[in-house]
This record gives sequence, C-alpha cells and structure tokens, in this order.
Amino acid sequence: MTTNAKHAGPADAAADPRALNERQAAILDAVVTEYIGSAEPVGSSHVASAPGVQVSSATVRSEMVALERDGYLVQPHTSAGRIPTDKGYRFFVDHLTQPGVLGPTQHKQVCSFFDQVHGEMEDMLDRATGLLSELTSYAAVVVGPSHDSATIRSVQIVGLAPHLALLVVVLSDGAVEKRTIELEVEISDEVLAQGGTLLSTHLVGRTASATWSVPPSGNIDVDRVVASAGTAFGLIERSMESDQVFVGGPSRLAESFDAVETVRSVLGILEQQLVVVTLLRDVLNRGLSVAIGTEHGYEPLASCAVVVAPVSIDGQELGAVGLFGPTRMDYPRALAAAHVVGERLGERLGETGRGGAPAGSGRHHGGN
Amino acid sequence: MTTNAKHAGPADAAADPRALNERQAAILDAVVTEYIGSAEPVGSSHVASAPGVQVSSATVRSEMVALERDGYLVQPHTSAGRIPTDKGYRFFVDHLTQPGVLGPTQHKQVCSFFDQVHGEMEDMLDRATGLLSELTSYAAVVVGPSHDSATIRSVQIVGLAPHLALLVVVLSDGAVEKRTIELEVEISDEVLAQGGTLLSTHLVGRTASATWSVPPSGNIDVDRVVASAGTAFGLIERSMESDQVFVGGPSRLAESFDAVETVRSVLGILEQQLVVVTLLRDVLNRGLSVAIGTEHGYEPLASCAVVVAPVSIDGQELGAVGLFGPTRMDYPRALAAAHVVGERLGERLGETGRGGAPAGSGRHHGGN
DNA sequence: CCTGGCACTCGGTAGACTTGAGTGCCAGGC
DNA sequence: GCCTGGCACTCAAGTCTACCGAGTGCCAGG
Repeated sequence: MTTNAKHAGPADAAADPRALNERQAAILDAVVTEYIGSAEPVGSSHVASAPGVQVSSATVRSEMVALERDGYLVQPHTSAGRIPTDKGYRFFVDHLTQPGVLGPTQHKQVCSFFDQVHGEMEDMLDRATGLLSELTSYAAVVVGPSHDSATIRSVQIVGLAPHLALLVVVLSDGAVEKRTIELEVEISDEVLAQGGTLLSTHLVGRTASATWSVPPSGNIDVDRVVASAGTAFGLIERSMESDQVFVGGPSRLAESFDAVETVRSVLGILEQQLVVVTLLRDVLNRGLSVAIGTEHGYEPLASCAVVVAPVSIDGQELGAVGLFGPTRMDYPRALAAAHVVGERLGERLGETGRGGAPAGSGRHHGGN
Repeated sequence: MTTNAKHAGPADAAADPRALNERQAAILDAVVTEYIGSAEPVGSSHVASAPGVQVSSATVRSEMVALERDGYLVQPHTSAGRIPTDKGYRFFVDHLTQPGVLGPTQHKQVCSFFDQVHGEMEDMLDRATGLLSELTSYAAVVVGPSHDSATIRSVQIVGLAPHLALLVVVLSDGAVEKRTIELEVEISDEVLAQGGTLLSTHLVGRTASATWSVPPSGNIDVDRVVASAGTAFGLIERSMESDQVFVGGPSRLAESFDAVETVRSVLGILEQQLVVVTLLRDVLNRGLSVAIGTEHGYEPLASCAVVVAPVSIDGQELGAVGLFGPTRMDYPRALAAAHVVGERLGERLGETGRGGAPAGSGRHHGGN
C-alpha cells in the first residue's frame, strides 16, 4: 500500500500538482471521517492510528502540511489538530465516499413508510420530509413536481353564497386548484354550472397555462360568470407556476448547529420557498448531489452542506429532495437517504398514474 | 400616591395576604418592563429611578424582598438584581398591561396586508402568520377554522388515467378536498360523471361528516365507482377533522432565545400540528389570552410564553392566532398584534361568505 | 523517504485577585 | 410608623498568572 502510493504519487502529481496521492487521500479521508464524528480538530496521531493509514504520525504531519498548503485542511490555531475545509469535504465527497447504503433499520423505515403512506401527493411529499429528517437527523425539504405539463381535466363552478362562487380546476396530475369568484349579481346554480360546462369544453385537455379564449355563449349571465372566472383562472395559473415546497424537521437544524445565529439564518432560508427551489434546482443542474459551504452562493448557508437528489418520474427530473446539515455532515448516510427516498418517491409518483398507464393512452398523467 | 398606597395596601392585604399594594405593583411593573427590554436582572436603583416609583432604592429593596417572598421575583444569585417569575409576568399581564395598541407603522402594515391579500383562505391564513411574526418578531401560528359545520356543495369524480379517478368535494366554506380513487376496471368518463352526479344528489347539502348512504343505482359500473368513492370519502372526512395549522417565522425563535436547546424544543413543538391546536384551544377555553411558562403544561415550552387570540366569525370562535416568544416577551405589543390580526382575519373570513351569507349585502372583499 | 525524538506553541483550565453592581440591615429623621 | 441614607457584605465577571498537554515543525539517523 505504502509502496504503491510511492509509485502512484509522483505520477499523479505530475499530471496535476494539486492532485492528492493515495496516502494524502487516505489521510484526508481519516481526518474528515474522524471530524464528522467528533467535531473536534484531528491530530496527526489520531490519523496515524486510523485503519488505512500505515505511517507514523510524523509522516502524517508532513503530509498534513501539504494538505493544508493545498487548501484541503486548516488549523484553527497552531498546536491544534486539523479540520477539513470545504474543499476537503468536496474531495471527500467526490473521491472517498462510496455509494453508501442505508442501514437495515433505516431501510426498514423507508419501506414501512412507503407501505403505509397513501393519500394525495402533497400529503406524501410532506410526510416524506419527516421521513428524511428522521433518517438523517437533518432538516429535509422536498420540492414537488411542477404542473407545467399537466393538462386540464375538469373545470367546474360551484356556488357558495349568493354572490360568491368557486372555480375548481382539476389537472391531469391530480392537482386541484380553486379560486373564489365574486359575482356582481346573484346567479343561479344552473347558470354557474352552465358556465362551468362552457369553460370545460374550451379548456379541458389543454395545458394549464392555456390562453384564455372562451367565446361568448349567447346567455348574458353565463358570459358574466365566465368573465369573472377568467380573472380567477389567471390567478390559478400563476399560483401553479410556483412549485410546492415542503420542509420537514426544522428543529433538527438546532441539533446540527450550536450557534444560534447559524440556526436562525438557515431557518430564514428555509422560509423562503423560492430560494429553496432555486437552490436545489441549481445544484441538480450543475450535476451535483452535494453543495458544500458557499458552493451554492448563498451566504447564510456558508456553514451548511446541502445534499440533493432528484425525484425522477419516467426519467424526467421533476422534483427534488434535499437535506440541510452542517458541512461536517454524515455525507454517506445523507446521500444514501436522499437518493433512496428521491428514487422511491419518483417511482411512487410514476405508479400512481402520472406515467403509470403505459398500456392505455399515455396521455393523462395522473399525479395522485 | 405613596400615601394612597398606604391606605389601599393594608385593605388589600387584609382581603388577600398575597395581593400586591399599589407600590409593589408599580415596582413589579418597573422590573418587568425593564427586564423585557434589557434581559438583565434589574437592580433596586434602576427601579427607584423609574417613573411611577417615587421612593428610594432602599424602600424598593425592602418591597422586593416581599415580592420575592411571594414569588413574583427571583434573584439569579445573591448580589444580583431581580428578574420576574412566571407569576410575576402573570400579574403584569393581568393587572398592569393596558389594552395596548399597535404603533402607527404596524397599524399601516396590518391595513396594507388586508388590503393587498386576496385569494383563498388557506393562502390568507398562511400569509397572516408572516404578518404576525413580522409585527412582533416572534414565531406565529394561525389555526384555521375547522370544517365541522360546512356542508357539501358539490361532489365530482374526474378521471385521471384509465384506472384512476379523483373524488373532488367542494364545501360550503370554500374548501376543496380531493382523494384519488383506484379503479379495478377501466371506466369511462361518462360513468364517472354519473357516479359523481349520484353522489351529489345524496350528499350535497349535508354536513361534511355525513354518513355515507348511497343506494345502488342499477348500473353496475356506476355502483362500482360509488363504492370506491366511499372509501375515499371516508379519508376526506378524516382529513377534514384535523384543523389546518400554519406556522410563520420560525426563524424568529432563534432570535428570541439564545439557548439553542430551547430553540430546538420549541421548534419541535411547532412541528406537531396537533399539539399546537390543542394548546391554543386549551388556552382560549380557559379564557386566557396568554400562557406563561408552564401554565399550559407543555414541558418543552417552559421558557416560552404563548399569546393567543381567537378568530371569531360571526361571534363564534372558529380559529385562533398565536405567538410564541420568550417569557420576557413584549406582552403589550404581542397582545395587540394578535388581537388585531385575529379580529381582522375573522372579519374577512366572515365577509367572504363563510359565515352564513346573510343575503344581499355588499361583500366586496372576496377571495380572488 | 520514513521515523523517532525534541523543542516549541498555544488554547484551555485552574486559582488568586480585583471590581462593582447590588443586596440586607440598621439607625436616624420626618 | 414608615421612609431614607449609610454601611458592610456578597458574589458574578473580568483580569492575570501559571501550568498542562495535545499537537506541531523540524531534524538527524536509519
């Protein structure tokens, strides 16, 4: 091993002066692993006694100097051990973390969750955040698939009160959107129903962001209703553009960080749904599954690592799951959990209609 | 003033040996007010120089001894100032806090919020938590009115995919509930619609927790659909029993408390919707608007004060708003904010048809 | 090129001392 | 009789010193 490193080292170094030889990698691995567990600077003797590092502490020290020079480790102060930098974590994640599997207990947790969860997609996604945060003890987020490609399956107008009605739109992915409509004059249920029918004939089958084009019906009351519904419909459209974000286990943040200020700022981020969505999508788009420290560009999350996994339905990345933890998070476990849950969520969403009717007309993707 | 106290004091004391005379009350007031602002133990000289207390620090000291004996104040250590106990806060809230009004800026904030907020109830309630937490800089919760008394306005079954349909139930309060139905055989849209119509005729007008009694239709397919819908309907019922809870500004918790452990446990409570609802209702039922420390019986909230205000629609307390802050919270402001927002929410919800639509009348603030 | 040895650094802890805010108590005065 | 100023006392927090030990960097020898 040591001798192998001897040979591999220079070659690598020649290719890229910054690349780590085998021994350095092993040392970095040991430091990160140890630090993740203990949260305390790791000294050379600890590393020397780690399995996988078969050299003396003195040798470790000299390698650590190199690792520090290259930015993988830092010393909080002279005469202290080393802690990994973001770059160190990055290397660890990219080169030292094998796929990682869930423990049997956790696997069982996941299975029983998916056995037991029924009901609507929103409900499932929301509860999935709970599962994820329990599996990992980090705060979890789930971003639901957007309704972009869903088509309108039904439009209905229901009277609530003399001057008040509700526009209810059902989409092919199982989402239901509603909006109240105010009516200047009292309108009978029949007329409302007629209006609904009229809308249906023009809107069903079209994508949710269909342009609103409903010709006059001839009946002035119906037209009046349809006109009011038009405004409501616009609002529905707009609200459907924003993805649904579910946050779970925010209290875990208070376990992850001991600085209350950090907890505050991360919570602050999680409150902003748009930011969360953007962040997750951005990370995924860059082909990453982890964003460490400031890699994602959000200052308040500088001491945070974000693990992301896609929720793919029929091969399309339509949603995402994310975990927010300290940079010294347990990456193997977090990655495994996010990956598994993301995958199974995708399967489940696919099954329940969204793409789950390959035999029949694949047209209507129900999202349940 | 001082001489008045002389006379009033003994009389009160005779009635209840624990009652505070005017001077003691003034001192307690000063201590609480000062401590709320500074978060540091308040010394006798500070109190003596407070307006409303016109005695020397020595006198204040001797009164403080009494207040401490009676459990209104404590000393963190011998040579420190006093801080209020929960009992002290309780007295402050009950006797020393005048109704309290919002500052002009905050009043404007509330007004502009209610001017600007449109859309569905859920949306409004959710955003109201943001308003409240911004007004007070505490974490806010809003519990929406339950659907107990709502009647069913419409039942519809919409096909999503060959073996998948959606049961959509619209309630008189504007809520829409849905549940997927899995079908063993492929069923045409027409049959689904027929099933929906059948359900409508039997369920519309009844309360949401109606017993499920739909007679056979004669058409085997329709009956099959109706049977499946029955299960889904049961789930809808159950999910409607649980009140909707919205939480806003959890990151404010991290501002309110400096012990990360406290933040964690309070966040943990806020994650449990049922607990939140129970807590708020419980406090309201006891006729209180504030629960201080352990008054509500939840250990993890021992260092918390909860300010509650009802959301009354047509005189009925159907919802609640709550604020979670440290026991040394700014009670006057929190009470005022919760009260105002709760009241205006109630008004708005009443307007929008929910509260029995008393025919005619201009209700212009519809959702939408 | 690795290793053991050695001198050095420096954060953290413990004890001694100081400071000052704040108390309790008491004797004197209105 | 109650309030007040004065006084001795207490104790948390800050400062200073000394010390310990984990950990380092460097070097000479294998």
